Amino acid sequence: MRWDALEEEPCSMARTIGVIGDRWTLLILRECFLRTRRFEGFQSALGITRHLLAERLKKLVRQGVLRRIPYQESPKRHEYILTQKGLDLYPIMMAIVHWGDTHMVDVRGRPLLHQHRKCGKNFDPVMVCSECGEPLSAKEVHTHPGPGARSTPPAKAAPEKKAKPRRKAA
Amino acid sequence: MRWDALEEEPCSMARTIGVIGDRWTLLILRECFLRTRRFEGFQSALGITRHLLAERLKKLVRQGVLRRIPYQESPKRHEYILTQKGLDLYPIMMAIVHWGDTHMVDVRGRPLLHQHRKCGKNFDPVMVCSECGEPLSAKEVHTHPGPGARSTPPAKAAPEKKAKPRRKAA
DNA sequence: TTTGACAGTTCGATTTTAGAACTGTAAAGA
DNA sequence: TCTTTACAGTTCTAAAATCGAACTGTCAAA
Repeated sequence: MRWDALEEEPCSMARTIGVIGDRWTLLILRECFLRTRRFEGFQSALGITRHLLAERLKKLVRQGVLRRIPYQESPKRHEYILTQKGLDLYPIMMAIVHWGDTHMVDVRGRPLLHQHRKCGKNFDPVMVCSECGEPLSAKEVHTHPGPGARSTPPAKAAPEKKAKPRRKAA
Repeated sequence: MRWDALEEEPCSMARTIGVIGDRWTLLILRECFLRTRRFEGFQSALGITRHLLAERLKKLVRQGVLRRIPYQESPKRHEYILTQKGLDLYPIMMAIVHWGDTHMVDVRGRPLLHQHRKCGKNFDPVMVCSECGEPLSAKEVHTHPGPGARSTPPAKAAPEKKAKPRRKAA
């Protein structure tokens, strides 16, 4: 599987991974949400090599996640700003942060707190069902092929024969 | 920045990225949530090289995201099952899928639909504030250092001087 | 005895990434 | 005027990760 093939896959997860599914890209996006906009800003915040940074920024622009906007003529300089498509990545970012807050913090506690302007409180993000508003967990969700599924049904669920123990079981 | 250093960073996002922030790992986890459990299952579903698959599975087990459970003696065979820590990745997966559903589908529509068992409807995941229940967006959230922040305040927000246009502006 | 399923491991070739230096424009300071 | 600094990249070589394919080993079934 070549990586540009990811975006052709009939799977929204694979396609998204094709856009943001590498470590530097995710960290660059973190910086974007923390209001970093310029090449040097990203570079010094992340310690990424300039070569890779240039490449990743280009890709994010090509993909419509960032927009490259001039903020100065001669010498031409540009800022990288999140588009709406980019801003829509926020739930992914928050979900990642929240998992880290839950499972990866040390004794000192959370590095960053999030305050909701509307209600004024520090909060955790909760994922709920758009239809009934109840919190979601994997076990309560059933997936089935949609209109964009490929003929061979559920994308690529494993064939996995139903544990017919042809050998002496454990 | 070496990759094992990511998990030491005072940033829940960086730490999480250190665990799941590469393409194959994310795809392996997708398969886990689609109920794939065995080496061959992952390999044939993803087309990942066996070498990398073995390595990634080992890492996920080491990190407590998967548990390696014997399902047969002689020859010893194991299945890879999501732990609670792994199941807790569900909101991340759903957020990724949802972004793809919103921004990466072709004319044919979504490859996969999600049905909530509780209410019976196909749904989208919505991220809300744990305190007031309102949907969240980046602009409504203010971040500030928590107890686990490092001394030099907000992790690594860019120094970025306030657009003092020392040159003729655009 | 041979074949096939399964879960890996090994190894050479190819791709990516890291690290550092270099390019070019222009303002600011000596 | 000359030098330094800021900024946004590009170029180059070495090191690391990944690919692709073959190989290992156990056991059941044909």
